[in-house]
Amino acid sequence: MTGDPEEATDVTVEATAETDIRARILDASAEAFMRAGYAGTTIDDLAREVGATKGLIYYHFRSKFDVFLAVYAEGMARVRARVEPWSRADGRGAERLAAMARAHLANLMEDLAYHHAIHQGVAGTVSAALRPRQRQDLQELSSLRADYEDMFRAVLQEGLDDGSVRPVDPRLATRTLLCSLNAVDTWFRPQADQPEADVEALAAALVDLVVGGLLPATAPPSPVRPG
Amino acid sequence: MTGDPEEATDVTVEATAETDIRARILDASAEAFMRAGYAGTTIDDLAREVGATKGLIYYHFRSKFDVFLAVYAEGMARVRARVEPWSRADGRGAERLAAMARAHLANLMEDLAYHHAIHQGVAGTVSAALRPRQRQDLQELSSLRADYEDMFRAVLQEGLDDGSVRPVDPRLATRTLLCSLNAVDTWFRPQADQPEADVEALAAALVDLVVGGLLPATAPPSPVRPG
DNA sequence: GTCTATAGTGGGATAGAC
DNA sequence: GTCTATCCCACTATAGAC
Repeated sequence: MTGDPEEATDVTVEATAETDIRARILDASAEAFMRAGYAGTTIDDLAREVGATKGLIYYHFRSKFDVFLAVYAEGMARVRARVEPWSRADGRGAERLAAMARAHLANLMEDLAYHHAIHQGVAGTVSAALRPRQRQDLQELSSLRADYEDMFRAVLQEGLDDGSVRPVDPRLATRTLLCSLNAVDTWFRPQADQPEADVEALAAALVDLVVGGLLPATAPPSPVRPG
Repeated sequence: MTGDPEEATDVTVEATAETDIRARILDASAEAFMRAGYAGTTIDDLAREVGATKGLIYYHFRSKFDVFLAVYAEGMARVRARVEPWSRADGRGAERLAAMARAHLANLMEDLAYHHAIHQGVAGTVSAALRPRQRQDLQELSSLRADYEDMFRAVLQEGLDDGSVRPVDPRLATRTLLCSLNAVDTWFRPQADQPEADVEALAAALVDLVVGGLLPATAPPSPVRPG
């Protein structure tokens, strides 16, 4: 289970100038938010990163917070698109879970800035003083996030059912699994001279660690202790 | 291994009015930072939480950032004091690691607000525009944090040596372990009517999950269990 | 020690030129 | 569509009364 479980139908999306500039703003914003955090980033920072001025940002987005929401949504859409096919692949629960974790990590390392933004959003650091509409938008995104987690939990549950996952609490295990994967964005920073193989090895090791910890173990609890 | 590995010598600290008010400010600040984040919290918020005004805060601390640093330092000191004794207890590596994880979680749930603040500090969300001196202070605290992680890694390494931990990369495993534990502060909120036993059960389940995943597995993928 | 008043400024948001 | 100019508020930090 290493290739792609399904070919993406190559729909040629009409890349209008509008979608193009929006995309560039989102990329730049994600990058800026990662560097200085949401609160520590000014609209001027975003504009400078795009190579434009404030006015441009406000032409395309109503507020700084709306930019954040769009970054969040885009990041979630990307990771989901990459992971979801694996949840419907062949194989036992644990194997599919490992494949999903690999895909999640691959996307995380690729779209590191977007994940960092999502992380902040979930942490709630952002929600200082929000208008009702914005609060509701954030709520909707949170439910996207919850759906994403549900997808993992469902597969983990299948692993419990088919015996490929040792008996654990599915909610807690899923949460912990995702947190372990996501924590990578706090310490992983791509190095210019780092060979692709190293990054893949890191991802493989982490998947092995976290999913491997869920495999059934018959080892005795070993209360030997010569205390 | 459930009791306390060593009695704390009951040094009677002279609680001057000074240390008292400082402590109250720190508690209130940690609480406020958890609610709205560092950037989203104003000095007025802190003051209101203490039941005083801005002037008081600035009498005891040079700046808002200094308050944050003090919260960070206090939180680290508390969790370290609670966990460190277990690292020197009797038993094999895996058992001590589990005891440390339990102690860490117990403190986390107790001093939730402090942990939340530390979490933000590590994430770097705070370091928007710092003066050189403040940047250095934050650096020092980061090294406290690194030392704390080293303590866990050393015990995990002993577990590798004595065979109580399955072969994993110690750096990666330690990081992941701590991240899994710390992630609790993103979703755990104490409920007023929640019995103490529930919280303990939660902690036990999590420790079992994350440390259990590090135990040696001699099992074949064990496809037992009736579908 | 704690409070009130206020100085100073950074930055989100808008209006209007081009 | 993109930029310039500017408004204005919130918030840090300080000065000085009590």
